[in-house]
Amino acid sequence: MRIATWNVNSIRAREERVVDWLRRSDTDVLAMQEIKCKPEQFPRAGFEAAGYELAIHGLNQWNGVAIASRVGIADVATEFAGQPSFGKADHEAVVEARALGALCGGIRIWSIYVPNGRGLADPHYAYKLDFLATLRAVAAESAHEPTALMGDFNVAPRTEDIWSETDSEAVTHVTEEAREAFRAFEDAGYEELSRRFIPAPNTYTFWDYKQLRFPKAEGMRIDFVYASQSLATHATGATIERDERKGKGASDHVPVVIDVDWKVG
DNA sequence: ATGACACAGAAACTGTGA
Repeated sequence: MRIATWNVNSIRAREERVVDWLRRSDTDVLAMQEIKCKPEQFPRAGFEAAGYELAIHGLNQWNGVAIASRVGIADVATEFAGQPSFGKADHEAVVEARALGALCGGIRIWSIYVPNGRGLADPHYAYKLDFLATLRAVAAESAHEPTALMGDFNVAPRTEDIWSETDSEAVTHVTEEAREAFRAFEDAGYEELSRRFIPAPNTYTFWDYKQLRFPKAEGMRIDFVYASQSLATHATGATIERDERKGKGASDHVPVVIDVDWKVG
């Protein structure tokens, strides 16, 4: 089975590129983040014509997650247990559309969009750390099942995962506590699979639209696939689909793909 | 070996992203 994650930065702006890539890449399950729309606004037709079923969770123009699967999609959950809420005022706090779980071909798939953090003194940063810690705790409880937590973690775990650790726009992605919150999924029984197969430096998954960051190779590696051990033992390979960042109309992120020797069940 | 911010919604700008 081939599973993948992609922060698409608006599915309405990216439908053609995403569906075209799905067809070319022979992907069975795609976890998407930042769809930036409500379910009724999601461009379903292209996906369905390509043979995919959809699960969609979006509340407004921000965030939003979805899963496209051609190996079945069941037991859909639109948040994880204890998922933190966020709002400028306490009475405005809502559980945002940042997590979507489903059972696809016998694997528990989670499409995850971790909060950015914005700045170290911003409440959004505490929200980010809380989100990661709570997700880790929930993940620990399902570590005995074949589970994949795939998405935009908004953490550059190592020095070589970011072009400049002093980039002011990525300060919340490189702190010790953000990196520890990311690493802690290992303690919960998970392995980040893209690293096993693609350990090299300069293997980014995101490049800002601004200032020629892509052609200058100034990016970040922030999109990952954490697999429980019962799934991780079946992994056979991974790719970062760098070519999808090229040309007009690209998302600022590219797909991360994992191959698993797994019988659809 | 690539290309000089993009997106959504409200309103001709603001919020958000990283």
